[in-house]
Amino acid sequence: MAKVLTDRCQQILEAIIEEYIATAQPVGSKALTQNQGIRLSPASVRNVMAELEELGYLVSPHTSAGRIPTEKGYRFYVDTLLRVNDLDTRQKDQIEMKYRQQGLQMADMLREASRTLSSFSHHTGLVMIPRLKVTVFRHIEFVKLSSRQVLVVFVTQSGLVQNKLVETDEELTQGDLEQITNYLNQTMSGLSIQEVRAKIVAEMAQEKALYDHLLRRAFTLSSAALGDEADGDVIIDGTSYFLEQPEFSDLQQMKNIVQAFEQKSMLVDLLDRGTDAQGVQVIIGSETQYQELSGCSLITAAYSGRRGSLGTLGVIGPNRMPYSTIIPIVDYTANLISRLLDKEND
Amino acid sequence: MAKVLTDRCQQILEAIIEEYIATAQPVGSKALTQNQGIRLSPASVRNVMAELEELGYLVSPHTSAGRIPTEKGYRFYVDTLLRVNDLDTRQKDQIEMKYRQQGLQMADMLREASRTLSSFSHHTGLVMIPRLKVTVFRHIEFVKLSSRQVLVVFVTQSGLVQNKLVETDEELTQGDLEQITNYLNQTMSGLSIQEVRAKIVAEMAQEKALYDHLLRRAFTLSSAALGDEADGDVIIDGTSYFLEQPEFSDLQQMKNIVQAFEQKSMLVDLLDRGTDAQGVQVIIGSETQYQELSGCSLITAAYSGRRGSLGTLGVIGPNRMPYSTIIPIVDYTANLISRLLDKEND
DNA sequence: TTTGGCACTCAGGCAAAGCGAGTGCTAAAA
DNA sequence: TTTTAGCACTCGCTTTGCCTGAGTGCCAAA
Repeated sequence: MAKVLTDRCQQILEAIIEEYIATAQPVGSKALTQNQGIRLSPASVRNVMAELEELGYLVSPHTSAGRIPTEKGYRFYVDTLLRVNDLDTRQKDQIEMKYRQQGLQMADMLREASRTLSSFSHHTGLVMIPRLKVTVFRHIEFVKLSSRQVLVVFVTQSGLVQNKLVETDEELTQGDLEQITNYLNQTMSGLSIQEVRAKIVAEMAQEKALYDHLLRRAFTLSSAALGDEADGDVIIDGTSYFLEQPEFSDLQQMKNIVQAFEQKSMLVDLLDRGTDAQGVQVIIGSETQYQELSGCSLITAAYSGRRGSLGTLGVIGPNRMPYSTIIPIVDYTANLISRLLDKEND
Repeated sequence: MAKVLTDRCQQILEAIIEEYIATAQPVGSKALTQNQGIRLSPASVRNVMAELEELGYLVSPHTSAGRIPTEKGYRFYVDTLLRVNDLDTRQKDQIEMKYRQQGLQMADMLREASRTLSSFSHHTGLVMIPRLKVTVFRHIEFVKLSSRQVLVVFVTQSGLVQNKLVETDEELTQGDLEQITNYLNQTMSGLSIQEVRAKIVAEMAQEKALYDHLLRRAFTLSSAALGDEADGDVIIDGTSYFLEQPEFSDLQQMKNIVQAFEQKSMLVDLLDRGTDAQGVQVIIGSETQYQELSGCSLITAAYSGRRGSLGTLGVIGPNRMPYSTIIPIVDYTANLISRLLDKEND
């Protein structure tokens, strides 16, 4: 098990995977010696390939075809063989250009990120909206719309605006609302939502009797607004790139994938996994643990604001993705978004 | 050209179209006399079919296959042959149930509508968000986030909330903002956005000198917020139903459609066309005038609030859609949404 | 006007054949 | 000991040809 691959094995494995990524065709010994820079005879390559198959890095779909990488093969490639180049300045500029227009709100920025990830990678771009619970309270505002309807507008430190209509069972005056607004903005500012929630619960439990009617209202209203979080949304762009992939010409599988995209919950889960990680993460095939996404891989990276990790973005495509070019794109985009978010909030 | 089809022709055309809608297979003369209730011999049917082909209502993909309807055929079917049944009460209840949970904001309701349309029709559901310019001003609120940043929250009569971050080139106090808020809410309430815009332009031009500094700010801020409208959005649900349609097994066309969906502009245009129409509209195939959507048809209906038409919703699918069952679903949903929107805004 | 009959057409399915890319193994060369 | 050339073999893909059957158009009889 702990068998170490010789240099030559690694070199050939790398060549096979890169050839397969480029062509989507099973790779034979001859193709390798011609196209890739392997200075061995086909026969020698065959020996090595047989060994790699034995070890589980390759499979052949049938006897008289070349080899294709297994998930184990991709994993090894990503973990130890892959060298990622930095983006050159031109590409960086091109990406950065997309965010140049001013007045972008956070939501616009994330949408743009998804679009950019997709168009630069030629695969499907994913951006997870920050979860409410990791965001930081910045401002809350109550707007009275009608006698019983209050609109709660809530702004996070990172600039995300969320609003929710709350029905009250008792009429509140505009003055009441202002008082509530002021109180909450003073006490809660700068706390994370988790802390805010904890504080609300604590204060309501602890000093029940002391608090006046109004304050209780304040807490009820705000917890209604912060509670039900239209949370865990994912912005998807470039689904149509999937349709170009020869490995998904099977309509049934294609349908599974599109349905998974519409449902989003799987993607949320997968992106969630990368939230607290440093740098770029790669999830390959069955590592997703979703039957529906078999054959799909993700390249993800977390983006963060001043106060730590906010969410995750990335690219999803077939296992056979050009990791070496997409990883730096994802990496750079995550950093760029983090940087822009920081700048926004002075 | 003004040739009127005999009753028998019409009857057979109807039978053919319904058979084709059900089976997706070219319909032959024999199938008709067996499955559908045609009391003629296959030979007679053949004569009629030949005539219908002559007139352009049918084509045969090749000599030894049955006939399939042309767009002209579908158009005739929809215009004159189709009898739509009302939904029975059970179905109505099932649909209505989806909106039962309270506290739904307008945006949630429209999302639910798209989902419901899709799942009840087994095709792709579309809902156009109301265009800003047809909505009615209800409330505007300015929230100071930092020294130069103001969040503008704008609520339409129908309950749609829109927010925009505006950078000011000059600091405004919270007091200033309150004054502005009050002024705008008093003067603009109940006007359509078009009227609001007009009013702003008029007042700024007319009484330039008279207005104080603050008021000018008010107009600048609000027109910034109302101007750039994140407008013309469409909520799409159930794209994956497209993948089930045998007529789109051609991957290239499938890709065109998915791309069109991602881009949305075509759908916006198509839905826009139905905004001012009464009742259900049907757009068949090339009537969309989009190459990319060839073979696709739409069934749409406008929904409206108290002040008239707001937007359009509908279903998109292959030409071969079960119009008789989907039309009432679209119709009922549009009416239901209109009713719910009215109720919301007391 | 309708219907039964008949010859004709043509797509789709199936089997056989040939092709060719690729393999594993063996024995010779380095 | 490692590498390479050679060779027999495998097997999916494509082509070819054939057959079947659904469907047609037309004609003549009812």
